Amino acid sequence: MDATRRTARRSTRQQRLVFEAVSTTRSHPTAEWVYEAVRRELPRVSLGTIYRNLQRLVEEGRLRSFERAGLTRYDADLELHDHFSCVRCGLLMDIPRAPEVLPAERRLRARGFAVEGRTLEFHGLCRKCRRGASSNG
Amino acid sequence: MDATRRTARRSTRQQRLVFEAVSTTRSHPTAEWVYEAVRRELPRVSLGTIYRNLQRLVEEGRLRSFERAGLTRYDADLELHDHFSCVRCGLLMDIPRAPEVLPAERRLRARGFAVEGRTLEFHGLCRKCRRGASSNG
DNA sequence: ATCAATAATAGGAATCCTTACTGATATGGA
DNA sequence: TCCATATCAGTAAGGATTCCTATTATTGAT
Repeated sequence: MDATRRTARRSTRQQRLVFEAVSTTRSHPTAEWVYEAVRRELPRVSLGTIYRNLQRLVEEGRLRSFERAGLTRYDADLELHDHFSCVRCGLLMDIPRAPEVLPAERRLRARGFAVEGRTLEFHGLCRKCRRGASSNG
Repeated sequence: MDATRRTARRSTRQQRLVFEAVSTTRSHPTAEWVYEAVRRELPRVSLGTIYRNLQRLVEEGRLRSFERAGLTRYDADLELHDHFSCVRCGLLMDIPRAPEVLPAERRLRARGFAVEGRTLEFHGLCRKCRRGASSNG
């Protein structure tokens, strides 16, 4: 349509929509969720394309992925952060990461391991569920 | 066969062998691994039985489970510990957990969350892979 | 704009892990 | 022994993800 763009390097509409879907939510979406989102713009998109592009975006470092309850979830927030998950309602919340070095990491380094990163997730009851917890058991 | 045991509470040979398989290794085994191990003693055991008993043992609190690379892994070490995983060779190592309270946990509590536990995993290069890393890229 | 080369796509089949189902078997108590 | 109940082996079914192939889109050069 627009022949003036000479430098466009192999970025398809599908790829752009996949990235946009993940990066405009904070819900740590699954592939299925992304599929539904992209489908609203591009009804003929296939699930395989969603998976392939999610994979590629992770490899390129533009997304991160992690597993949870048997599903792979994706996250466009590359700022380092930890998680809190509520065991009752399933809320999965980001926690900004302070620049502290954990004692366990110091110990690993002292033993000769090259620590490159970490994943840290707390679980328990969120504020809302905590209020209902004492009365409902 | 042996009517003298009156108090045996519904513990089958299969269940015992499943627990034994997990509790005598440090390898965080998968269901498949446990299946192979139990099969050496009980060749006719079925994979469904392995899954069912692993699930039950987790519910009873005798085992823990977690996901990794699309597989569920089991662990009989109920002592709290964190993990280190080597991104090169796949080593998954336990790290004993010191009784420190992490700053992030303190912050969560201060905000009204009831923190019940955590999972913490570091990743990087183990000692062995680190030595090979500089020369092999 | 047209052409050839290359890469990505849609659609669906295949795969892998896990769970669910079913008839058979073992266990514990009366 | 006889009954009630739970677990089992075997297998079918399920769900998430990957793989395959013909088709379509994109790129660079003419």
